[in-house]
Amino acid sequence: MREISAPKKGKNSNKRFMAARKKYTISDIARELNTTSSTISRALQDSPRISLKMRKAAQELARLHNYEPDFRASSLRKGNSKIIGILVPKIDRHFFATVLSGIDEIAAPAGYSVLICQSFESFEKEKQLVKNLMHGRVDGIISSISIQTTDYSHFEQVIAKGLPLVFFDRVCESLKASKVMIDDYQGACMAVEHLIDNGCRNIAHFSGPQHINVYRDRTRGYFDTMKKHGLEVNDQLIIKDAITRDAGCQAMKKILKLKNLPDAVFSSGDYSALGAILCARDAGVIIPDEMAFTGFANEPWDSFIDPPLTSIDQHAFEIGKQAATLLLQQIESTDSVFVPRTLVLSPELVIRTSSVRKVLT
Amino acid sequence: MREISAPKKGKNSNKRFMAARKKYTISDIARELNTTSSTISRALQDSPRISLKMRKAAQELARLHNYEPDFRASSLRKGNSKIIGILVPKIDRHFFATVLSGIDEIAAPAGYSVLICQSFESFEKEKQLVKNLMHGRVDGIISSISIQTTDYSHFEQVIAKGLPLVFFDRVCESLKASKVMIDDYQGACMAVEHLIDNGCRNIAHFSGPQHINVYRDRTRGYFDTMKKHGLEVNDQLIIKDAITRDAGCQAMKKILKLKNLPDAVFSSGDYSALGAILCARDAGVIIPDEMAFTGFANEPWDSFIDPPLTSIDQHAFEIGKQAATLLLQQIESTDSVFVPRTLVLSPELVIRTSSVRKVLT
DNA sequence: TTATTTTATACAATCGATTGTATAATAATT
DNA sequence: AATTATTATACAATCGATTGTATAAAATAA
Repeated sequence: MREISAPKKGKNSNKRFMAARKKYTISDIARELNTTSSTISRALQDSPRISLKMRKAAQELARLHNYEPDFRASSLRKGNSKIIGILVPKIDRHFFATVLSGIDEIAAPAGYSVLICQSFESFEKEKQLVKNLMHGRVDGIISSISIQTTDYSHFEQVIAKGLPLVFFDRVCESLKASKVMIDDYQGACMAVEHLIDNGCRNIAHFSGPQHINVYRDRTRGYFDTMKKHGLEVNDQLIIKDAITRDAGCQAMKKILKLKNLPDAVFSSGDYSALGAILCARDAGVIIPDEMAFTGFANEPWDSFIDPPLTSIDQHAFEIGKQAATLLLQQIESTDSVFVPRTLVLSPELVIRTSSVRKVLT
Repeated sequence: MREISAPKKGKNSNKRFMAARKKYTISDIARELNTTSSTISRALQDSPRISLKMRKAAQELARLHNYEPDFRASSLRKGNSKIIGILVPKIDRHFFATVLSGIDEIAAPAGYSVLICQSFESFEKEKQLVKNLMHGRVDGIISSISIQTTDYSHFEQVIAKGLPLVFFDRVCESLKASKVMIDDYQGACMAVEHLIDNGCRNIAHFSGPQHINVYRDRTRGYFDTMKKHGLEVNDQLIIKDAITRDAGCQAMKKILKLKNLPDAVFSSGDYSALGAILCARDAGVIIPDEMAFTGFANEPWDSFIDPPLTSIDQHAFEIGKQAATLLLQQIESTDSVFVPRTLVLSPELVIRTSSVRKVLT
């Protein structure tokens, strides 16, 4: 790393004088117009209680000085912040980033900004962040819980304080909060069904931590679909906690040592599917004919890896939009009671080469 | 999409009573202890001006009631918000998401939260968001400008207000603000140099809008390196505004119609490189032997596409850390003058199959 | 015991905008 | 002209925490 020293055009030309500048406030406008701040406040809101002349004058002056009301002051008085807090495990995962875009799509036009916090999958950090979001900082919270989280008391406090809360994807099922998710069970069924349609019978399954609803549901979908088709499940082919690329690779290595190789892998994540594919390919396995693969998440790179990976799309953008909509409804509702809602979106099977076989019937 | 109706356990069991609950404030504690809010405020800050007995009592009561100071009130009084505003084109791009993680890495432990805004590459939206961030909402801004932005008056206002501002990646060179970027020129030189090392002589170049510093610098690096090696540049092989996958594909289609095909493509983005690769591969071009490719950005999928794509890593995480560090320094500085700094990180060439040829010398 | 210092707390102003109520100045009504 | 209604603005309280100054009480010194 290097530092560019700014070119010296003249004396102090690159220095900037810091804001000794005092804030220009509503009372400054009032002073200039020989009136009081209350009048100006109303004038700027175009209140009919103020004469047209005064309104024009105040607005003109405000424009001239580039005046905007101070957020802290007005939100203290009005009791809201026009900020939504978002708490997710990690922002650089495509799924979460996309959900966020969906949230923004609804929140921004409604005049809400978005405060984003990352738990980095840490329970402690999540707890601390929730606490931090609580006291007047945000008008509501949208969250997907960290993978470590099994105790939900911090979220219970949010609810107890009456702060609107919406969960998405990784939700806490026992809490009385709105939730938006996709039907992970159905997604898993679709994937496995598809593999079976393509002639696979001995299907391996990679999943994630079973205390997280999404992984549990996907695994359940796998078992149920296998059962439905009368297919036997080989315990050695069920690998839990394989959701990273590396874990997928390790899992495949283990599997390749078995005498009875599976003819397909249904993975609860695209990264582990990828790891497994690369590992299998290296070992000379022909994909999809000897072994078919389906992932879960429909990562953007699924379509251009070799072979392109069949996956389940989670409609992340839509999840974000729905979550934001529910939250804003709750924030802006004047009802004294609130009935939490649970929305379940249908996932979509995106079929690509990794799973399409010439069926040998 | 469907909605799950909550199971009815009993009367109103799924309803939640909204916060009629009044806020528990510092004065409530004061009342309970027969003292005033100023005493409690000091007690909670462990001020030596308050007796130990009172401090203990106040802290105990605060803990009991789960009291935390109201953010709006304390930030109004203290004149800060402990929030950093981030303004980026789009959060679901891996580069930006990673920079953000880097920022968070520095900001969070320093007690700052992060307010994220997306301009969606729109100048109007960017202007509006900057305005929105200005009046007491944040203590400083970190931004990468939108692709449409050529007028910087909104940022000038930020500087004029004395609000700390740091640019990264896509910076505005003329403004007196700190900047953090990678050496795009050097990155381009490295990529082209590498292609030449691999025997390429007739190198095409895809780039982006030339009013953006990063694309301009990459293109300059390309031209200079070609010149340095005495290689001729064919105007038909220079495609500006090709930074999406689709544009890359279109550009490649055009190129494939030429009589004199290039033996390499240096693209200023990985997505356009990908589009070009897929298109070329479809047309039967052998990569890298007939045509080598290098991209720019080192997207996470670079390593697992076919063939793996050589690219330039931008050290996004480090950029974020540096930008946050500069910003926090500026926020917390008590100096009356501020000298903007410009940090330039070295990019890194990540060599993969797409560009490594058996050199035919 | 009185004067002086120390200690602990109360009082009051402040941050900047908002909003209910009061009042002065007009205008309309009888 | 006197009374009422209307209009425009001023006054003051408020949101909740922070912080400088004043004051009462206790402790020390004279």
